[in-house]
Amino acid sequence: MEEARPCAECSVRDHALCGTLSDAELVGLNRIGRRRRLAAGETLALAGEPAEACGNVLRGALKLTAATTDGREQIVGTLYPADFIGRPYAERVEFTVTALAASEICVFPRGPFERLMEDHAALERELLNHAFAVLATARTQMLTLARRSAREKVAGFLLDMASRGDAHASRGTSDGPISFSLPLNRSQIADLLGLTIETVSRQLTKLKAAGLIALPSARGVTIRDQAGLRMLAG
Amino acid sequence: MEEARPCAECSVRDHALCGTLSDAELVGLNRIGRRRRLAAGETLALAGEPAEACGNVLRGALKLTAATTDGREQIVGTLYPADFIGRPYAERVEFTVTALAASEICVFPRGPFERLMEDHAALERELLNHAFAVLATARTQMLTLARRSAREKVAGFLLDMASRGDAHASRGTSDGPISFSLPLNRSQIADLLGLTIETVSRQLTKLKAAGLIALPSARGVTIRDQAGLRMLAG
DNA sequence: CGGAGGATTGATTGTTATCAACGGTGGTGG
DNA sequence: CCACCACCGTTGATAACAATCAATCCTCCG
Repeated sequence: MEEARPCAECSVRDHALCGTLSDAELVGLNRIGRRRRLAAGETLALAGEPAEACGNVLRGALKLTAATTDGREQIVGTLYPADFIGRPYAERVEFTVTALAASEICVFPRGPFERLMEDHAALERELLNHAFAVLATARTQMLTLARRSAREKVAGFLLDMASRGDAHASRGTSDGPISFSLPLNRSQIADLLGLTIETVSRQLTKLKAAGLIALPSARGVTIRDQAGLRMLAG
Repeated sequence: MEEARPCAECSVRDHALCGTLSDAELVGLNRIGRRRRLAAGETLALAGEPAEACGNVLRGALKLTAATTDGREQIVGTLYPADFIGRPYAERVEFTVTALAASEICVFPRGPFERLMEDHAALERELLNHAFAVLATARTQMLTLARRSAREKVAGFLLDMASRGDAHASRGTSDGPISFSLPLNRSQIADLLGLTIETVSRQLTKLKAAGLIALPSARGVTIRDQAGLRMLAG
């Protein structure tokens, strides 16, 4: 087990839940938190297992998935740096957590974290707020999954990815081209949008043919016409 | 404004968030809470408006909806007795709230409720837990919306409705027939399941033809073969 | 008894899934 | 260093499912 470095040096210190705690209060977190690295594809927790920990994402990207008994799968949430993992006071893991890319997380054993939360109302408040924000995201995605066409889904997905911080706008004026690398492969995009691999691929090809995007490599995307894409996304 | 009756008499006293509070603590809630009746179809709050209140459902059923700019609509959440309405600390209403049936709610002005929550950690803990539970429900519904067929959706919906308390199992053994009245019309079922009215109607007709259910009236449903329905729901 | 809104049924279209084949690319081992 | 292999992505043909368009039907009201 890798020794936790002080939270003061933490890359997500100012964005994660712990950001509300004072340096003094962080001592408690420091004591119980441990860092852990995950390789792409590695599963952190399986739905239904006893829930032993929660934590924060430091680096990388993870997915939460739900599946039908006959194997159809759906990504029901994504986790990026500063996002919270797990559910305090829950005895069981609700959704399988898997790393989409090489990731690093800060893990807290559930019991100690719960006790810490009880002593620090601000932490609990932040978590409440975080939970409501994630709920709103999930509900917005429900609209997309149920009511938007494949074209709208893919166009909207690309815009979402573009607006993520790690997508560096190349000389980013408000409507200049934006380049970034997708943290998901086609299969994962399909799982996220409720489509098949083939449909995702076809939609991307159409957007490319229409000159709205370029696809320099499998994972690379350049948005050439942000406004046009926004039109298609609805 | 109708005067609040003591929480002690409240119909959801033992199930709602306030159930964790002692009688003494309830005095504070009593002071700020007011009851309000809503007619079926009446809208309590519109998405985007300033959020002035939160509350609890006492009686009836409500929906949370999201819509695309061109008018396609999706129910992203339902609220039944004891469910919490709104989001503390949020400045704006996130999703439009509308009564599905005649309903009664207990309304708390947001500010006073937030202050009350700060003084009662147990209340905040309950809300946190409630928020996570609702989030899990939303995510499970995402799987349904994105990956299940119309038949699976409708069969699953009927089973869900049957397992709601107000659905009185007629002499309910574990697999005897169950009768209940839907709180939703066909259009609302379609909005909930991400289908059209016609598709919902056709699936119900098929289930009836297969002898799995009976449809004694527009809103009435009898499940004749629970196990069979569960097979179709997957 | 008449009307209106909701529900059902039918015909057709359209979108996306499925089945299938091929192409490219990156990694590994010879 | 090159060749081969495996995986991922693309493209094509076809089929299936649900949406759409359209016409009643039913039921609950007034």
